Amino acid sequence: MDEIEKVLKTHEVRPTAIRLLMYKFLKERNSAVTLNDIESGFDKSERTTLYRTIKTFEKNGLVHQIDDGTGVAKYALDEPEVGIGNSQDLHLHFHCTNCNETICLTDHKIPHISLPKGFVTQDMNLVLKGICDKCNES
Amino acid sequence: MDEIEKVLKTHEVRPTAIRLLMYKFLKERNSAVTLNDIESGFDKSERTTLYRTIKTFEKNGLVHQIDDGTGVAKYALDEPEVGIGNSQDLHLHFHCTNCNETICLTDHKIPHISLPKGFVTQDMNLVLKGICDKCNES
DNA sequence: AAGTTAATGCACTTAAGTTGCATAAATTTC
DNA sequence: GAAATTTATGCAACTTAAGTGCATTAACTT
Repeated sequence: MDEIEKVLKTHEVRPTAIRLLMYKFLKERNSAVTLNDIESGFDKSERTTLYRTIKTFEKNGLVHQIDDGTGVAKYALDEPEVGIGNSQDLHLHFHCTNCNETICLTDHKIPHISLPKGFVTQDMNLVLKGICDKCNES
Repeated sequence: MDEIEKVLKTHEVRPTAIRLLMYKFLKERNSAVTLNDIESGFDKSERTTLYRTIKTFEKNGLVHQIDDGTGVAKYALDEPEVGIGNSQDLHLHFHCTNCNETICLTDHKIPHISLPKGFVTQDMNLVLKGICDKCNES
């Protein structure tokens, strides 16, 4: 059985043709993609289907949504989980204002923040904005 | 001359009736507001005008836009500036997933993050999500 | 007060996200 | 393996927020 097929099944996502293709598509990218990016990558298939597919991926822990401040949702593959939990969400993202790409900095965790009494944190989103390495060298 | 009128003039915003009202409206709130919130707060005046007004405020350094991940832009008054610079942007925000309010934690600055070579940071956005103090006590 | 510049109101457009429903495909049950 | 059931897909349509063009009105300048 295909490697990707296994990954999907592990996450209880039935491996249909489109899902396999989308997973491969996401895997080939090293930056986060919008629904439009995905749509452009597939001649076939329909916006709604792609939308629901990515949402299924998200719900089942295959991708995470990134909100980089551009106003458009982006998605990137989760790292293969070591354990259970949402440590996935706690890495930070870098958004390049030049090329508009957003990447996961998976080994940069968000530092702990102590809040005033009464506040309970469940999730965090940290986006750094600036110029990425590629845009700086060219 | 009115206090608010002075503030607007200092930021080169002509103090029209609507602008004075909107500034007062923002000042009375201690959480960030959406354009819809503003619209509901004013019987009169038109969506577009309110939109352009808040954008003018933003451009002239009276408010800052907050992207809390709900997909709707929110705005909050800037703190009175101590000096020049964008230290304004570097505080963090707390979004309560229960009451949907977003507040500025102005005295909580975003800690410094060291990035890989080639990356230059110009701006940051950190949003913590969870339950706020009000929702926790009730 | 006349002229100029900026703000406002109205209509319309765009873009992303989202839902309903019929059809098609895949899985389960017999 | 065929029928029944569940799930996925495709199409159309809707919702919401954001944004633009342009004529009118208000504010400021001289």
